[in-house]
Amino acid sequence: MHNKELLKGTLTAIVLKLLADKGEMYGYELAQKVKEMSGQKILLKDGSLYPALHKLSKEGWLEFREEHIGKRVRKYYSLTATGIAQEKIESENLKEFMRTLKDLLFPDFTFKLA
Amino acid sequence: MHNKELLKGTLTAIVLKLLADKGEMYGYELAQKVKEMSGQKILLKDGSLYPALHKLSKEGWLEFREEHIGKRVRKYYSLTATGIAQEKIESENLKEFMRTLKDLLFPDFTFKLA
DNA sequence: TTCAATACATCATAATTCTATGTATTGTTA
DNA sequence: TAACAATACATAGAATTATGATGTATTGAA
Repeated sequence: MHNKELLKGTLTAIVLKLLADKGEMYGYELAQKVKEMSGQKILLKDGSLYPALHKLSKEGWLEFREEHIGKRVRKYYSLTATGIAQEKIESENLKEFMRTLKDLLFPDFTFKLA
Repeated sequence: MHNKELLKGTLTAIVLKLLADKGEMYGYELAQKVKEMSGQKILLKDGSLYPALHKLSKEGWLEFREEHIGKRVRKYYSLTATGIAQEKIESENLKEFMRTLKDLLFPDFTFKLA
């Protein structure tokens, strides 16, 4: 991102949402998916993503299983029950924030969030 | 805001945009306006706003004149020429970010930013 | 065989807003 | 008229969070 600060507070919502949609994903896959879906605009760094995944796991929102691909290890993360609830909260929160920001700064634009 | 972190990186854009619209405003007025326009959701604190105004002035984007209301002092801030240019950059930046986030997380919603 | 990509990880740093604290004036209301 | 809320500015330290730098190791392509 151009302005790195804008991303702050959104990473949790992004991870939870993608996992809610995909069921389970591993770290590297998540970073690639975000990159692809954002048109190469959001480039999650290792130094951001892995600590975030650990933190969300510690919160009890994620769990993971390890898969061994040859000699390489993948950690597939998925939402726990608490995580599913949290995903809804975070998504609604972010939507609300975007609505508010839109009203404040871009009132003339169409911006419908159900 | 519920999630304070979400606001990060948006404060500069907010201040520049309001000044672009209003011509000139003083600090306290800015905070009130943001509060009102956001439906009491974004509550800028003194500790955020005044340092931000100083920083933006130092960047050369704002200038101010002092007005004495009785014994009280008000600093009316306005955009410099550089500030006017910067406002456009910051606004477009934020719009672009919101578009990206929308594509990533809420692709089903209508979200038109010209 | 060299390099890019895959796949994980941690630590120190930077950036930004908030909390806490401070000073002082003005308007309201009990 | 006394107390309190609102107005109006300010700064220093704390908290949060993503990044940069760095590290290890495997796999596939040129």
